[in-house]
Amino acid sequence: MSTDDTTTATADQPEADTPLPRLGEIGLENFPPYLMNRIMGRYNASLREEMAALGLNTAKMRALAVLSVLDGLLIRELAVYAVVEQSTLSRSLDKLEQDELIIRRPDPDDSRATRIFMAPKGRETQEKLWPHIAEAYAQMFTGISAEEQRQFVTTLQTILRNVRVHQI
Amino acid sequence: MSTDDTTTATADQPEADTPLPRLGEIGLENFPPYLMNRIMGRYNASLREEMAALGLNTAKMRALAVLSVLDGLLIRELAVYAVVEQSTLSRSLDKLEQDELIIRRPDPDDSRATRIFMAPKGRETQEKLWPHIAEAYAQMFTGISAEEQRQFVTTLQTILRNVRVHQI
DNA sequence: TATTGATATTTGCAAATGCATGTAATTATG
DNA sequence: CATAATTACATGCATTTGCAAATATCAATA
Repeated sequence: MSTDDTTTATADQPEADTPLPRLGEIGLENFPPYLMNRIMGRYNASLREEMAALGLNTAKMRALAVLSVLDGLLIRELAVYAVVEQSTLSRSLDKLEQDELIIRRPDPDDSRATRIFMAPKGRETQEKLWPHIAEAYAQMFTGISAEEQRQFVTTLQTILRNVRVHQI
Repeated sequence: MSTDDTTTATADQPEADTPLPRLGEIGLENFPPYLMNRIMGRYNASLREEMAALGLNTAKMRALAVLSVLDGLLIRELAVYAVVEQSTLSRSLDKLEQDELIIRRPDPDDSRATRIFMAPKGRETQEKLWPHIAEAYAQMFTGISAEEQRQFVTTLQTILRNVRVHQI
């Protein structure tokens, strides 16, 4: 729910004088969620082959990418950062553990919890994949100035704060 | 592959004097693909309940949303716009057709092809869902000026052109 | 025009997913 | 301190997904 009902009509009670514009009026190409879905679809597709070559899928790749930055996270934290359902992540971690890419280690302070650590092979795998991720990223921003990129990231950060439900 | 190798190092041959920065150096919170994945994960999650109430999932919702703008698309075109695998879409359309939300109609000029049209119940369903989509969209941009939104959409459009492999 | 290759869509099947639930441990409350 | 509620993670099970292959049609070419 928006907390600022003075600027936008609510879903329950649209303003009578300014009816909710339809998607056709906005246009798909001007609708940010559509654009972001299309972009991320292509981004993920462009990495699929490289992931497959390393025995990874999107969930496993994201887990490794996050762990390369934040090692030793709880599984529930990793699920938030990697944007993967916890049950799905649990099974992805099974496979990553079998392949010795990560290590599950019981949390010393909470014996319900498990912390996930990158294993050497996981770090190697992430390092093999990273150039392809960086390439896909560079491809996205071809011809976009550093200043425009900075502003774009700033807006993304604001949006994430707006939609976030987890503290992390 | 980027076609502009003068501005970015390639994956195969990184420049010796400027090694590829790692994700940890960039920081997750400054990495646009990460931010976009997190944002779209939340956006989709926020709509899941409303979709379920209407018997929809993400694929079916996206198909209806696109059709509300572009009726009569070929299935392969709809798959691109909706960012859904064609085989997945084919089965989603089976269900939407069973529920009489859409109509499959053979293309008059190409008897391999099928065009998808919104049925009255599909339009109703889309109209019931749209306020929730608009609400999720408004939530995203709370506190972001119209000018910043415009610039953001412009950048998204450029990125989509950069990553797009389909002509549509 | 017969044949080869491309295109549009569907479908078989194995793997992945997500919801609901189970187990174990922690925290909160009377 | 006993008990209820919550939290962390794993798992059962039905559904969904995606790759590859099948089917049907169209387009190009010898």
